[in-house]
Amino acid sequence: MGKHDHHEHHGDSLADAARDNLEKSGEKWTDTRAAIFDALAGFSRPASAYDIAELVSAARGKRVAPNSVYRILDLFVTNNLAMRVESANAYLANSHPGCAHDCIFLVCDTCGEATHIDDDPLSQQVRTVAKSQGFSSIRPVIEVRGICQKCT
Amino acid sequence: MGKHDHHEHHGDSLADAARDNLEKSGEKWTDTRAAIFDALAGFSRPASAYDIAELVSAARGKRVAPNSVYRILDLFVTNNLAMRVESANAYLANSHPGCAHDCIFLVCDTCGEATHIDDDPLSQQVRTVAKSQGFSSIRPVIEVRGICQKCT
DNA sequence: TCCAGTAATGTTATGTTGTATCTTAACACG
DNA sequence: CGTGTTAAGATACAACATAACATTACTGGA
Repeated sequence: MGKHDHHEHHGDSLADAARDNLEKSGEKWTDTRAAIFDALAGFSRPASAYDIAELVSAARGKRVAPNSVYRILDLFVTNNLAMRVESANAYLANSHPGCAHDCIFLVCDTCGEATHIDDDPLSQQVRTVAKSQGFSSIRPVIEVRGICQKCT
Repeated sequence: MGKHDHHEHHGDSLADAARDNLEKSGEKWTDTRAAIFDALAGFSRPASAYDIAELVSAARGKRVAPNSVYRILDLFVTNNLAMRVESANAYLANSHPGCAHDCIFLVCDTCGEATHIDDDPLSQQVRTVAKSQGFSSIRPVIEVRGICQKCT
């Protein structure tokens, strides 16, 4: 868990929060988007666009193409409903949508589970270092690969 | 630049240093490995296995398959001759081989150039956070995507 | 020297991830 | 209605990655 408290959503509550958030940005909460968000939130580990496409296709009995999934995942990432785990080429639902942090992902190389924590002072340092090199539009990517406690 | 000084190798000097290092680990410095290292070191930005395969194939008039390149890049990464930039699916030569740091990569989304800096206190913090979550065999991935000074 | 064993590289095949482009569907609004 | 706009589907392809197996080349001993 992070160093501060959020109301951690789950299940319908999470989907509702996501919906509110997306609509607040002037975007629509369509059926496909809802289905993709549900699928994403249902995974306990980072899910690839193909994982999601497969699941949603099965659940709806109607094929959803991976590229449609990408489009929607991008939208989610842009609006803080989801985060992309770069070192896994995969996505996670944001359990407190609309609250934008620079997340730190801990990804287990054994079981694939990922936990995410917020450490604003730490990510601020990363931003500061980048800024000192003349960078702008900064997006920190802070991840840790390793073996989680369970798998040790 | 990092917060400490290394002898920064370049050109033949770099290749020599890489060679020494690899041989010190009991690995061989073969022609193919040398060619791949040269190609990698010749790029000013993170190069994909396919980029390198293409370049080496052309330079030697003899095809080198991407998967062979992957094999050798993995070897390089394992032995600190190269680093993988996760957010770019690409590799960079290590300009001070054998000196293992947790690198921080700054990657420009516009020109694709990447600079790498060392900030051991910062990466130590990341390791500490991961350890506090029960992680072991920790490999931090600290990268920053953004726009570099030149491209602003 | 010759042979056997092993390490390195090559070949082929396939799977996964990511984009680009174009078409179609749904829907709101005058 | 017809038109404009946005979302979604279809198709194609480019890029990234791995697996299985064949071949070559080096190495150490008989």
